[in-house]
Parts: sequence; C-alpha cells; structure tokens
Amino acid sequence: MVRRAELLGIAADLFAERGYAATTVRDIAEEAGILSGSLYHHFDSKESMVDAILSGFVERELSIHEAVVAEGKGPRETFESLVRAALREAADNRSAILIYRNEVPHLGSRPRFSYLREAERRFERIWVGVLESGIERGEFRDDIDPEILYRLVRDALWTVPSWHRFGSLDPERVREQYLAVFLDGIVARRD
Amino acid sequence: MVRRAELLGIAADLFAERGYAATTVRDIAEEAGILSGSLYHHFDSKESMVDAILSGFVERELSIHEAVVAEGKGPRETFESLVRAALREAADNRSAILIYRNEVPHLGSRPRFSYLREAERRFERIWVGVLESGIERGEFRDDIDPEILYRLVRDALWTVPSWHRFGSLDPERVREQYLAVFLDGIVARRD
DNA sequence: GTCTATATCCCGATAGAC
DNA sequence: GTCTATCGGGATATAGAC
Repeated sequence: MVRRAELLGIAADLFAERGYAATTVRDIAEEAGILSGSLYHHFDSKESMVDAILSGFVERELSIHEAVVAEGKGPRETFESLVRAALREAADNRSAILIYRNEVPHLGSRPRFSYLREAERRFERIWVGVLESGIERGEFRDDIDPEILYRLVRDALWTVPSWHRFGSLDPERVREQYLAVFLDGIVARRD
Repeated sequence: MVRRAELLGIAADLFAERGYAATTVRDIAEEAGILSGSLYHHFDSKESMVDAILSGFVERELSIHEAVVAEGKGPRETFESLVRAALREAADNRSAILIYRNEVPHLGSRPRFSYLREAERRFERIWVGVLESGIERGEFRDDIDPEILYRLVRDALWTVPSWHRFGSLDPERVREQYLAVFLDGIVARRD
C-alpha cells in the first residue's frame, strides 16, 4: 500500500507536467523503475490512477475548506484564511492542483468522475457563503456579485501552481500581494 | 485557403474541448465531413494545425495589446482598456484562448513553439509597464509588486473562457465586476 | 511485486486514383 | 479537394512465470 502511494505520486507529477492524455503508462513505469505491465498489479487502468489522485485531492481540499469555515471567524477573516490555505496548497500539492485544473473540464462529464462536479459545487457554496455574509454584515461592498467574484478569486488562486517560476518566488510575498488586491484593489488612496 | 481556415476553426473547437493530445485527426476530419487522409492535403501534420492556431492567436492578441497602449492614455485608463479587451477576446476567441492556456505549458518548450515564450514575455512587459507607470504617477499603490500582480490579473482574465456557464452570463457585468475588484477590492468603505 | 511476452486496437501519416 | 487503402508504430491492457 505504501508502494501504491509512491506510484501515485510519480504518476501525478507526470500527469501534471505532460498532461494526462500525453502521459503513457510506460512513462510512469519507467520513472518508477519498473515495466509497464507491473503497474497493473497496483491499478486497474490509467484512468484509475487519475481517479485516485483526483478523489484524494478533492477530499483533502474540501476538508481544509470546511475546517477554515468551522473556526467561526468573521467573513473577512475567513476569506483571508481561505486565500492563505489555497496558496499553501499551491505550494504543497502542486501536481494535484494542476491535474485538477487541466483535466477536470475533460473528465468531469464522465459518470465515473461525477464527484468532481459535486465537489466544485461545494467549493462554490463555501466561498459564496463567506462573501454573502460579508456583504450582509457590511464588511464587504454591497455591489459585488458573489458568484462572479468567487470565480475570479478561484481562477487566480488555482492557477498559481502553473507558474514557471513559482518555486523561486517567496510564498509569503505572493500571499500578501493577493490579499492586498482582493481586499483593497490597486488604486492609490490617501488614508 | 478559405477551406483551410474552416478546418482550423473546427480543429480549434475540438482541441479546446477535448485537449490537443486527446483529439485525433480522425475526430477533426469527421467533424468536417471528410476522411482523415484528406486533412493532409491542407496540413503537414496535426502539430501544424495547433501551430497555425496558436501563432495566429498570439499575433492577434499582441496587436490588440499594442493598439491599446498606443492610444497613449494614462495608466489607469490603459489598465481598464486592457481588461476590457481581454474579456472581449474571452467571448470572441474562446477556443484559441483555451488552447493557449492549456497547451502552451506542454508545447512551449519545443523549438517549433519558441515564439510562444517570446509572446509571453511581451505580454508581461506590456502589463508590467502599465502597472509601473501607474505606481510612478501615484495612480496605483506603491506597495504592489507589478510582476505578481500581472500574474494575478492574467490568470483571472484568461481563465474566464473555461467557465462552463460563461455563455449565459452578461459580459458587461463580468467586466464591471472584474474592474471593480482589481481597482478597489472587495472591502466596504465609507466614501 | 515484478518480468516476459504479447494481444488488440487505434494513432498519425502516406501513396496514388478520381 | 477528397477518397481508397494501408503502413508502421505505439498505445492500453492481459496472462502466466518467477
């Protein structure tokens, strides 16, 4: 079972780097130092591998989101925590996020991967809920559209792992800059 | 030559929807109502098709960017025009943007597609230039990092075409919301 | 848990008739 | 500009020995 996790990690890195369709089971086997047939002792199919990677990822991600909300802080603080958590994941779980972003649009329509659309709905509900309650309490502007805003923030956050130079940037600085813009924008003001 | 453009449009839609690697030349031919071999009267290879799509796209996109800058407006107004142009393209040129976003990370390293990295450098220089001159003139905050901010804005804008419900949203509303957040953020203020 | 060996299929691409 | 016919290769996956 530890071997299985090892192989999944290797597969995830290759799927992220080359794309799922362009990665062959021979590529994965070679990277693991075995022959392609041996992979089928651990997995039914190549599709099972990406399934295991994605289902593990959304489970982890949802539990992180829900843990942040469960802290019961105010909307603004919760929003900040969600942004921080997402950028932490961008560093810690790079390959899985890239696979999620790149392959879900193609895989999500298949019955086997229907849980991906369900997960997407839950992510949206969490973020939109935080934004709505922030508007209600007067912490956020009342002229913002929570659904559109959710998409903007999500797209910005989840694309970070695709940056070529991401490894060489200071994660703290990225986090600070993202929060600065989301919260207050780029326009200079005197206060 | 008009047939070639037709076929490129069909290929672009399929590449965008299914991914470049997962789309076969037989898929493209079938959608065009011909047989796969007939495609090779118009194109050398499948790679030539995606090359034609991407080179046409970056050329168009660069000229749009440069036209906006050439108007010589102030930094804030130029920034707003760039955002508006990007969202207009998201609607008008959906497939090409999706291909660019999804495939460039995998194709960009090949010599044949080196122009993609060059284009990326030029996009960055344009946006970063606008942000820098905005900071200099005091229109934008002096504590923002132009390079990080460029990535945030680019990622948010160029992911819009991947939205499943994009077609059913009011483009004007998306534009207004994106500008509102980029410029002023989501925090409520009394002024 | 891995290897040997291979079945089966589908891919991109070609050659020449029409 | 398209079709007929097909080549050669590489893809996923399987069966059984070790």
